Amino acid sequence: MLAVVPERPVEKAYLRRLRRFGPLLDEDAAALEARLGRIEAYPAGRDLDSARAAPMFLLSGWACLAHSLRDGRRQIVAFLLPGDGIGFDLLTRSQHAVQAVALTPLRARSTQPGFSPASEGLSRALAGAAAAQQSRLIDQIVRLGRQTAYERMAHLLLELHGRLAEIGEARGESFHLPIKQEVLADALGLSLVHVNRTLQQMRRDGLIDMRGAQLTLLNRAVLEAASDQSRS
Amino acid sequence: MLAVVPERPVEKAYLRRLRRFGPLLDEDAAALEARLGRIEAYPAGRDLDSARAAPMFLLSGWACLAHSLRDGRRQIVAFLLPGDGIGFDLLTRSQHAVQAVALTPLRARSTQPGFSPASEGLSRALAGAAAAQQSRLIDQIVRLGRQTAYERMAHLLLELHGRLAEIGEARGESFHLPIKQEVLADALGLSLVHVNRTLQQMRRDGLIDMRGAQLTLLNRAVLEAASDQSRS
DNA sequence: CGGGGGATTGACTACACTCAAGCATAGTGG
DNA sequence: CCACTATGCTTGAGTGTAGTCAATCCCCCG
Repeated sequence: MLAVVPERPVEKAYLRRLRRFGPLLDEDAAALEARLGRIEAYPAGRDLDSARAAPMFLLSGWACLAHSLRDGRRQIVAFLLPGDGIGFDLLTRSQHAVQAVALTPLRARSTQPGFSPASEGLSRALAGAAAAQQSRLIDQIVRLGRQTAYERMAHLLLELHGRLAEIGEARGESFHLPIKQEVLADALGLSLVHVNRTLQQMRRDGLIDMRGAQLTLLNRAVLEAASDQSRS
Repeated sequence: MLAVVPERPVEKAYLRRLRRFGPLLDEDAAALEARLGRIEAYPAGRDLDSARAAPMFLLSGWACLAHSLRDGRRQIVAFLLPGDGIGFDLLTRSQHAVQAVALTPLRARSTQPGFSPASEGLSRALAGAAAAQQSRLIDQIVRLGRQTAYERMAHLLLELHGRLAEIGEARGESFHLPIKQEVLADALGLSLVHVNRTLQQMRRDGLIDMRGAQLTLLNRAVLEAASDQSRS
């Protein structure tokens, strides 16, 4: 599970993300770096329970928070993308309610035991990230409660594109969507078959293009209109 | 909007609630009291935006956090019951995403300007309350995403009963449900008509009894089985 | 007694689910 | 190099849960 991969520039995504929520002095960043441990690799499907002991940052790959019902139905509560923290806030730490699972092979960097935010700036940034997470939870509730399959899909694709763009993982309107349609179904509260049909409809409508795992938003205006919820 | 109502014992519900999340010394409680302002009354339907300026505790009556779509569809994100705080945590503070609305006439007690948790104990208790709130958000996502109307209803009724019991507003398995079926519909992501039919089915199945706004859980075992999500 | 808000019912529709089969692509082993 | 698999995507057919529209009932209250 331990990998000795050198940290590439793109892997500072967590700094990039944190800076969106408040100024981080270079010394704050350095102090954070000093409190981070080694880089660990997880295979797709692996539980990230270890994040509960020591909070970690996702460096590459996708994960999710999911809740499973007894009969096997599964609901994905949130997606976790590179740069996101896991286990820093209440949501991602709450053991019982939800489990964190790797959706793709991923690498993460955990904090050293006994971590706590070193500086004012850092703790404000972490709080900001938690707030953003919360806001996405509300989006998720609205999607599931009051939107059609088509609207949910449009809304989620816009969210994912926006988040990936923030960390430099989008090229224009395109991004890599490394998850099965089954995962989209579990996130959107739909069946696999209906997700497939919804995506096809969006392609026919000229809203998106899919080549393999590469997804392109072809008509942002219409997507936003379809997703309804006024996104900032 | 200002009311000069004497504070009755039941209205210390917020202390009762906070104590569930961590020990509050008598002096902590006293310090909190000292930082609370006057009691305000709101009519049903009124926005609680004022809570955003100064956090407040709900003394009596029900409120909710709701998000409205452009075309009028509305999704209730969370219920706020007596004893709950509003505006203390990220969720209930986040202006844009969601608005807090009184569902019944209610009374609330706001903190004085510049409030911040005075003691270690109080701030731990407030954090605990925020965590509980988060956990309910996840429940809500699972309900909306992966449960049937019947299951959603069972699960929500159990949640409401549990929360009301905590603050002494349940009598055995009975509690007062002061909201229209339309509100239940907006919370459960269902239509008003379907909520009505679901409730009737539950009555026919002998799971609940409704006399006016008084609701009784007649068969907790079956309700819990139906709600599936293993509740603690 | 009339009005009004909320609850209830019926008839019809439709969005999304299930079951089941077929297709495409990438690996794997002979 | 080519069957053979496996996995994920696609499609069809039929079903069902939940939605919509519209009328009616019920009860409280003025």
